[in-house]
Amino acid sequence: MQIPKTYSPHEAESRWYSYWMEKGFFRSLPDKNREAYTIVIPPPNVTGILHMGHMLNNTIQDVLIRRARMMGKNACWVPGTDHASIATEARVVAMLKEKGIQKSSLTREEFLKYAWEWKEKYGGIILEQLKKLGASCDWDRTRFTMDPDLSDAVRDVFVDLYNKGQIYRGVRMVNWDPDGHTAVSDEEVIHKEVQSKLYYVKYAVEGSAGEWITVATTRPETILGDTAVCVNPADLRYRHLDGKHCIVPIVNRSVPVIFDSYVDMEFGTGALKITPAHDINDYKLGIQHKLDVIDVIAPDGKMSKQAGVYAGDDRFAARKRIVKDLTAAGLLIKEEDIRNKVGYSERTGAVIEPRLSMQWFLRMDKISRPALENVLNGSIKLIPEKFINTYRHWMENVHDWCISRQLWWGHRIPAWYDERGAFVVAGTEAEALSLYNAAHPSAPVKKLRQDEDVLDTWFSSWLWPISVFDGFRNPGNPDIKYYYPTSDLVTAPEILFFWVARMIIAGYEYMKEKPFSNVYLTGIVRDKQGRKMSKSLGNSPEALALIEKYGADGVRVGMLLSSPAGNDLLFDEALCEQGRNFANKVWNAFRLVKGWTVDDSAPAEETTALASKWFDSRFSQQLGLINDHYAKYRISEALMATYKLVWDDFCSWYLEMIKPGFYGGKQNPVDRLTYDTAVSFFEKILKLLHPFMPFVTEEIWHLLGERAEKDCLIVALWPLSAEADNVLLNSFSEASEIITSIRNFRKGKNIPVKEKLELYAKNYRQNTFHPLILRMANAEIINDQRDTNGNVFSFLSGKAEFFIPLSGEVDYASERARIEGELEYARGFLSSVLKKLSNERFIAGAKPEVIENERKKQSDAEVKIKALEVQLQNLG
RNA sequence: GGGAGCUUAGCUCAGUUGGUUCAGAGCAAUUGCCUUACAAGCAAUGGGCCGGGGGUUCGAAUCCCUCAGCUCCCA
Repeated sequence: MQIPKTYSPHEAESRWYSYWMEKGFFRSLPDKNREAYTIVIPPPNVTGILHMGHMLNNTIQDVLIRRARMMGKNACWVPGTDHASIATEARVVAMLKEKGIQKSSLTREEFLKYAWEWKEKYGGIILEQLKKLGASCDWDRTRFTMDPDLSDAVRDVFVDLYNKGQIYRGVRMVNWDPDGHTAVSDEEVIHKEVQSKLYYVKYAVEGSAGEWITVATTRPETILGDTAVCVNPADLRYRHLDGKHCIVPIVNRSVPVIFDSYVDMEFGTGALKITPAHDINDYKLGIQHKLDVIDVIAPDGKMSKQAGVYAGDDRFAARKRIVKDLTAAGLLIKEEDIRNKVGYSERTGAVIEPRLSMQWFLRMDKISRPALENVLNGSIKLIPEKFINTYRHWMENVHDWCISRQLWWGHRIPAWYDERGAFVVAGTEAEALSLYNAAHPSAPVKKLRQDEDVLDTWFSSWLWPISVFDGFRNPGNPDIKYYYPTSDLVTAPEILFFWVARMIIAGYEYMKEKPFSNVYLTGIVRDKQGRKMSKSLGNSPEALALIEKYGADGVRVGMLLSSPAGNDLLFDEALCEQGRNFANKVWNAFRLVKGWTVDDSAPAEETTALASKWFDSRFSQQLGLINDHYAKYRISEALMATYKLVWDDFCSWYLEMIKPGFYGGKQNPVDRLTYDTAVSFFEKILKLLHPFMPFVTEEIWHLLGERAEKDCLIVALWPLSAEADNVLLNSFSEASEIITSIRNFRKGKNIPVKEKLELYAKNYRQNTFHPLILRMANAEIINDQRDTNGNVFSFLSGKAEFFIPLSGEVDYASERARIEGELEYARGFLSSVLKKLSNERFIAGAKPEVIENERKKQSDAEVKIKALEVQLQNLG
């Protein structure tokens, strides 16, 4: 059989993915005899496509789930998607617009029909893309946040929380997204620092002709809604204005001058215009000082009727126009450049307009308490721990959650109104009617109107770990009992509050139990310059194109190579290339082993037996390390340790040591024991590699030997830990040091590898791996106590000194320089050790083993110095 | 304005309880090699005042203070 020199992933990937699916290896059902290991996927936006963040996030989940499966656990990874109200509705609106259809011309039902069509058409794409990445989700459990059962859960939870008095309705200042035409929560506002202008505007003081008070503002268009001017009571400049009024420019409205210590005397002129309808702080002052509220900006971001002649202007156009008018009226004193923070909508990118409106809120103070406590007491672990501080800070200052959205796509709020606006909250219209009529026996009605708004998408995804197992409609069912609480959650820190905190809240509220034990927070994938990847920057590689180019295994390794938990990943395609090269390396190791012929009658060689003994111990040692990395969720370190074990130890050392030589132009056969041992080691390293590189490893697993139908690597058992022989491992590192020194010598002297070297050794206690040294260095070692002189190259390893007679010209100068350099270092080292040892306070203060260690360092250094001095003398 | 974190080799990062298993890894670089598994490779080599300054200690990348720069979160 001709095995290709390079591994080509495409065919193997689709073949093995469907084989795994066919055999049901991803499927999980409750099984009392096995421990459950469960992950619920952070549901991606149903209309989204796979991006780098998803790849990182889902690769980590797949690594965890595959390893858990190999550890013999009942691994269950629940996939699904999220309906993403604002984003999806915006896209449907845009799609309709292209067809020449205005959303406003459609009824709710007509619009939703289009939206569902859109969802059916594009909704499955991202999940299909996850399959390309190798994600071993239990696809039979795929859920969508708007599935009927999940929707029922959302509705029931709303009704329940309302009945418990946790949900209320009220007029509040909300973050209004004028493009999305909806309120958004505090968490959905991104504050960015931008270059703005600060305008200084004169307001006439009423009743004292010629007197002005100057206010500074970044938002002159809101002047039209001003209902006061506020100064600090401690500000002497304005104290005489107590009880006075001033005239708002343009609208010529008389408003009071009020005093409040909220005003920063240093900022601008120390006089602040107050617009309670359009600024959260002004709103609060307005309540305290009982100010009028004049709303001059409409929901679409255009000036409202109250804005008079500016009505209908876009708010930013109105700003320009007002500045022009103020200038014309001689009321604008100056413009100043400043940097200030402006809020943008996370979903549409529009500048957020603080706006008063009637919304639904969830009280957060009480309900969030267990969620805070159980993270602080370690019942739920955040990885890395640094996020606990952030989490605590947020939870301790949590605001009520605005849960209503002025959209159609989503879960419609189960509140029902009569014609005058009185309402009841109930799961169905029938229940609502009976509730209403019971409450209003004197005036029963037959029809109620349901709230037009839908709930925040997070109000459904916060129930995800419970609702995917049908824990609301069907509490105590076998799935929820078996899989809840889930094990690990893998997500981005950006949604720690949006989602993670709220899932924890919902978990304690409805299950009296945490939703998951560990939260692994990944970093954000950035480009090489550290910029966040985004469509607008065009700096994000196309995920599927990467898989096409480097193979899924290569990309997975590339994503993980440099992504410690919580640290941002500066993505570079070179990492995927490294991953691809690694897959190819493993492939070629397979080619080597597969190419051997086995001779059952051949005796085992001493060298190969030694090599196996070493690798066995090395493997145990490294397996311990790798298991420890996993236990600490140090995934990229687990990968790196595996990478080095495979590449350096298995390929570069072990396989090179047992590789049969050539004889008469033909490769020698290997003996049965060596071959079988090599194959069993190979199987073990494939197991360690599998979570990272599922495809190439499964492929090799099957090519390495005949396998039964269900004997697949994906369900093979993780190797058992074993004790490593440290004495043996130390001997080997000595041996490898000697080999390296000899190779180095060869290189310096241009002696070909094929030419056998004779070298002499003094004080060399034969190393356990002596025969391997001879083989790997292609050398003969002769014990020789004679004093070396003149034409030798020599090096030290431990206490042993090796020297090689030189036939040609010796570069005495460079040899001398090398030895002198070493000597200098060793003497410096010795003197620092002696300094410590002669320090009485060190002897008194340090632990005995530390002192002992220093003594050993001293004697080692002394031996080394002496040997170097002799070498130097011998050079003449 | 409030809070959190970061700064170690050219790049990306490890570095637990202060002490040669403390200055490490991978990549990149340099130098030889197309050596019958692999040039997507092999063998070797060179890179660091551990951001600056001060302190505690017998001893500091590690603990404390301070300054500088960067990042994130919240308002």
